[in-house]
Amino acid sequence: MSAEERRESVVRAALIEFARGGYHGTSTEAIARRVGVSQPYLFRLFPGKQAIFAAAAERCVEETWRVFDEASTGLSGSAAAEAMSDAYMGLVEDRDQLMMQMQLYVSVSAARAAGEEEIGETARRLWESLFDRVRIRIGGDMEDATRFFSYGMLINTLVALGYPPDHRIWSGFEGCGPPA
Amino acid sequence: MSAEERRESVVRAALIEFARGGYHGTSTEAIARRVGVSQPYLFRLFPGKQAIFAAAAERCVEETWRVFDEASTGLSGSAAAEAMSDAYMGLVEDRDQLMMQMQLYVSVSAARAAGEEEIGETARRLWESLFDRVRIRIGGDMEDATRFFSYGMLINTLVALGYPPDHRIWSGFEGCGPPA
DNA sequence: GTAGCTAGTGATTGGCCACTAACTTGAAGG
DNA sequence: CCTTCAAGTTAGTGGCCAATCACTAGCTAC
Repeated sequence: MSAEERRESVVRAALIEFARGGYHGTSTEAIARRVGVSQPYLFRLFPGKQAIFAAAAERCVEETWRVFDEASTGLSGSAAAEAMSDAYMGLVEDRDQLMMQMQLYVSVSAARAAGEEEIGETARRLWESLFDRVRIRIGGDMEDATRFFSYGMLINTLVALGYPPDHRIWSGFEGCGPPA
Repeated sequence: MSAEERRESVVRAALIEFARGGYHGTSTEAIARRVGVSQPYLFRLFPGKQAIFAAAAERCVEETWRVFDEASTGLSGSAAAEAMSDAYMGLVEDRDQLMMQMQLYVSVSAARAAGEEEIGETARRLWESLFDRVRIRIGGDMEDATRFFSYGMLINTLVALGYPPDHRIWSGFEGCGPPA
């Protein structure tokens, strides 16, 4: 397998492992095991653990946009918003995708506490690019986009907390696309 | 200083450190240093690191409710919602409070991945108790409460990402109590 | 066939970290 | 004065983990 293909599989494995364990809670050993490769080899494919995390984070955001884009091609305004809402609810089944988002957000604050502002800039760039693409798609209004993302963040939280889809806590979403 | 008073100061210090570094990114050494006490002594006050984290998480949620309660005593319905919204926006200045919430959410998923379901149950109990108290205060409607919390979770996210209060990304909140 | 390159491994290391054990200090009480 | 107990410390241990180093197997080109 070529190095480039290996890197690709590392990113996929890292997304899952980081999503579940967080940055500090995930060992490079665990990622390597999931890829099916020795742990030192990761450091030949990437300069360090942080670079693997960054690649997984970027992949995660790209993937989220891909889901939105696919669900709403040809649509716009509130129809696009509704389609993307439904698509996001579908992601609830794929916990890893949503949890990786959360891990990205909290890792920014950890990095800032450690004096590294760089990860924060990357994360904000990723966030704004996703935010603006969604905003344009649903009509360009800032308040609409804010409402859209706010429901998304609550969904992330409830998934993180491990609520099953039929729990009463989800019942308040009725007005904006219920879970599944 | 009595053991009980020490425990109290440990909880306060732990809330700050865990908020910034996350569970695995925070050493007991760092907490002890902030308290001004030797690291092994923490283990005489608490059975282990997890117990310290749990205490800090519980404190964080209690404190959040205290802020809501104080801001909305005597009010109800949308007036209470508005007052609590404004109060929550005030917490943006106090990043640690909001970040500790986020750390609690993601640590549930990390614990679940490690096979420990207990933290998750604690976290859901804390979440529901806060959710329901707020819901009652603003009139009891499930959809209203969901909307309220969804905006809160987006605020948490933007704070985690490190956006300053005057950034354009906040401008979509105009309709529901702007930042500061 | 051999020189060189690419994919990959095994062994190791230095540092950190949660947690333990044993000791010290100081104040209250009889 | 001596005991007791609670608060707190110093020293140490075992385990994990990111990163490095030296090495090997197989392929291609000349």
